[in-house]
Amino acid sequence: MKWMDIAEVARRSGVPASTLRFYEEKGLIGSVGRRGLRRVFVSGVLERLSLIALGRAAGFSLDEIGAMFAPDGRPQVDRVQLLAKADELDRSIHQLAALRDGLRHAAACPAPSHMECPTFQRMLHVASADQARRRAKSRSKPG
Amino acid sequence: MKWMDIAEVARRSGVPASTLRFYEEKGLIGSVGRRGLRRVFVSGVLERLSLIALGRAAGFSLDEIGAMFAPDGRPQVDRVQLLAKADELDRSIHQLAALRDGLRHAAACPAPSHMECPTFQRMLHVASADQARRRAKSRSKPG
DNA sequence: CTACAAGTTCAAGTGAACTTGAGGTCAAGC
DNA sequence: GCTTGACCTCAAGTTCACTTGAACTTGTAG
Repeated sequence: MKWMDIAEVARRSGVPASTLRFYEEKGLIGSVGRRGLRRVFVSGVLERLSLIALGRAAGFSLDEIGAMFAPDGRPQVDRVQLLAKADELDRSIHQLAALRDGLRHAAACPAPSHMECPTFQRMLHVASADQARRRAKSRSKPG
Repeated sequence: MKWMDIAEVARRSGVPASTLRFYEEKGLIGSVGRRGLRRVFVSGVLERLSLIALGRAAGFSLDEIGAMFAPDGRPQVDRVQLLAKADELDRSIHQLAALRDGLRHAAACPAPSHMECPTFQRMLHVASADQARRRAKSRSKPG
């Protein structure tokens, strides 16, 4: 096992020390103890941080991420939930691909209005449908 | 042209009226005038909202989105910037695809530790690299 | 004409995700 | 043994993207 202080974790992960403390407080990462006052981390925390980064990039909240790998360490949600997240992600990916294509189209297309282009219209349709879905979800979830 | 009041825009777009006013204040959408005090929107605003939704889903801030389609209406940034955004998006898509695969893998794999799986490790690597890139960018940008 | 639902403004509040600042502790180097 | 600097805690501050509340106006129905 390799021991690291917070500065080394920060350096190797690219995550500021303040954020590391914040994540620890939230229970997202853990130190294996203290050396005096100072937190001692093991290399596993780097993977954990990568996982967190991944989840964040995917649009999950820290709480959601925390729920994914429960207190004992490894990914915890049941298969059904995991697959549901994957499907959700899949939809996001399609959208983002649509946006990417839309941007490339916008860059390439000399037409005065992108709104006339079927590709562009389709892209918009996908996005708003998804937005509606997300809003509906976030409203029903808290209750 | 079809005229809509704020409630209809809200209903058809799924975006709350409060958010529509907020977006208008930010200059992201515009009403074509007033009927008494009341804002009057045209159907084009729905497309605009879709575009905003799309940008948000892609992880752009409202300011960035605003910058994409300047005051005059249509997407405005120069081709280079547009293509840069598309490339950025492309990287996000790859990451998300990695996460999606990772989640599916986690759901399917009965191993006690996902960390041992090369697929999973690779996914993590991609995510943290991207995170580092994003952090570096957001620090250099404001200055 | 009155009531009222649906709109309006403007200021303040909210929640998420951090960051910053003040003041304190401790191991190491001079 | 004292200074230095990296670390600590805890509270408060910041940014983003909205939402909420209070007080006000207006078009329409009775």
